[in-house]
Amino acid sequence: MRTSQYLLGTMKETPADAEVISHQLMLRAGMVRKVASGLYTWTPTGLRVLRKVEQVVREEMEKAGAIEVLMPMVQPADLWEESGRWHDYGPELLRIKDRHNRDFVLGPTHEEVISELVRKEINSYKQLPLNLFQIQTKFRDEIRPRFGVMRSREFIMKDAYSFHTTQESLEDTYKTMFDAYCNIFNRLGLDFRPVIADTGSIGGNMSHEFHVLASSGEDDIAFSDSSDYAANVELAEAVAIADEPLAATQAMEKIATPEAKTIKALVEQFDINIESTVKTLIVHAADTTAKDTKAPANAPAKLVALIIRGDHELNEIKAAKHSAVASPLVFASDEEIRAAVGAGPGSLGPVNLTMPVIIDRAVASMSDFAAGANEEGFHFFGINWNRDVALPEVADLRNVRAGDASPDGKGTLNIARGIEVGHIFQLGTKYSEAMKAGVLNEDGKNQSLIMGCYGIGVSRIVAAAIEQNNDANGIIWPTAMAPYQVCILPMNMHKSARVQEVAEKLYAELKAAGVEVLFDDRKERPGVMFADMELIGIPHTIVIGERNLDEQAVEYKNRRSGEKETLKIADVLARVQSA
RNA sequence: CGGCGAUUAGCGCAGCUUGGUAGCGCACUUGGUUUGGGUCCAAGGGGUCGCAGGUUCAAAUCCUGCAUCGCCGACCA
Repeated sequence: MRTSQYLLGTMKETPADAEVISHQLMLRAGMVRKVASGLYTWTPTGLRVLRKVEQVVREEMEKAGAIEVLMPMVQPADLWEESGRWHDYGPELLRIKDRHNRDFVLGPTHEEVISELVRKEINSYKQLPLNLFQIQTKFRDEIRPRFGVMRSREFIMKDAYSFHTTQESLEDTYKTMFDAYCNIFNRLGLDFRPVIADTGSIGGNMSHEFHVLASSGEDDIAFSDSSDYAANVELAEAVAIADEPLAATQAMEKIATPEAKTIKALVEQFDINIESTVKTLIVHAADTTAKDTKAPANAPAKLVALIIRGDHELNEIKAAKHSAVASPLVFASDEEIRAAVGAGPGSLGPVNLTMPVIIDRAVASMSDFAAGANEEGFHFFGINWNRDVALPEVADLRNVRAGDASPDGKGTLNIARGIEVGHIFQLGTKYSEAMKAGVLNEDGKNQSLIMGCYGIGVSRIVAAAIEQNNDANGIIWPTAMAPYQVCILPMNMHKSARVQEVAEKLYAELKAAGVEVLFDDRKERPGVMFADMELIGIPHTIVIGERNLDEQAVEYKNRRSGEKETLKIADVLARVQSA
């Protein structure tokens, strides 16, 4: 491609609304343009990269035995009513009507459509297992699209769905997909980690997310420093710090703490360790247990107290999963707390608290600790379980932190930010039962299909790769993703017939050899050309100038290493192909 | 959905407090100059100042409403 006939669209300045580096560089390098919030046009350079990712994904999926299909983006509401998600999905599902006033949705995912296909096409266990995938545009009406194509409303996803009659078969395919995903991300040159993930509302017994490690990621990943254990922090188990509390050494005493409304203030004013304090958080109780509470009759909502150590953070997902706690988690308001306890947040604690209490594992092993007295402006110091207050129910309620013991017993945890680029899970029969997708098994009996589902955020990978591969001059593409492998930069071509001749010849030679080459034939100054090609991130640059032509040589420059070497013109093709 | 902020040329911004009919840098066009890392000089083109009302002799500027975009939070497969 000649730049003079191309839509380059590079920019020197960064648009003000681009926050993360990948978004800034994608705009500056002329890869995408925003059409509306969360909606982007892929311009030529960006589209080439997107196609590269798609192709790697497609090849590895096929290698792993999956077969490609293409399902519609617009889907009839009937199918969603059948699965129950027409009502369950919420406002992220964009619902539209056609001219006949019939309901449709813009597909955020395709379980319904694929189940519908398979229940018609598959009648016998002999046709299984089957793994179908597509690379398709999805639409999720995100509340807050951000970071460019990293979290957009319309995006490209590879989704695959496998169908089985036995759990063993599902597990086989799941393992195959796990390996295929590792191959894909390795081929794309990404630094990634598979992590144990939430099976969530979808159920099933196994799920992994694949995260590209990057500081701009939206998820926190906990991983062991000495084993393969890795999990989303939302899920990572916080193991008990000690089995038994130390023996009590202090008597419990009530202290006036009128100025200590926060843990921080308490710690500073009374010179105590934050590890010897606890936080008491009041949340709404689940309806099923509400009848048993002793909350005052006039309290509108039944409440539960959750207690964690002063320096720990509540994990809201873990808390909401507890059977006594309302899901989703709802924090009690100031008024609710005062009505129930008689004191406000900042003076709460386990002693004399008249509501169910659940304490974190770390809290269970504390002794001589401080907590609010449930009386405005007072705290108890030197509290000990059993002696001063009965030990409440213990649960895992907190977020793990760097330095915590790994739940698998090997090593300690580190925490890193990750961008979720893939997610695989074993669905089970949730959709096949709802959608009545079954086959006759070997015994001649009808059986619901067991499903697996495997997603990759194709467009998100482009952004994630840039997050990991950039410098002050722009993008540094991994070879597999580069829009062009080589660029030819002729110095002052319009003044030198020799330079032009060599450039044209080299361009033709590389093209003929199947190398993706961008020939910068603009009448631009060298600095402009260098800057643009580095911004776009093309791995290999060939500089042609009078300087080297007497020796029949040109200069080669590597984008990633920055290393330069002088090459004979005849050796350029081999050099580029060997890289 | 709540809080905060923004909206002036393709991009980045100033002007608004104190009302007088719009400017800077980059980009673009033309001429010259320069030519191995975003040259320099000169001359140009381009804006219903987000939209709709209101106040005023006069509104980018003051007031009201709306829209869009963004940030924080909440939410979320």
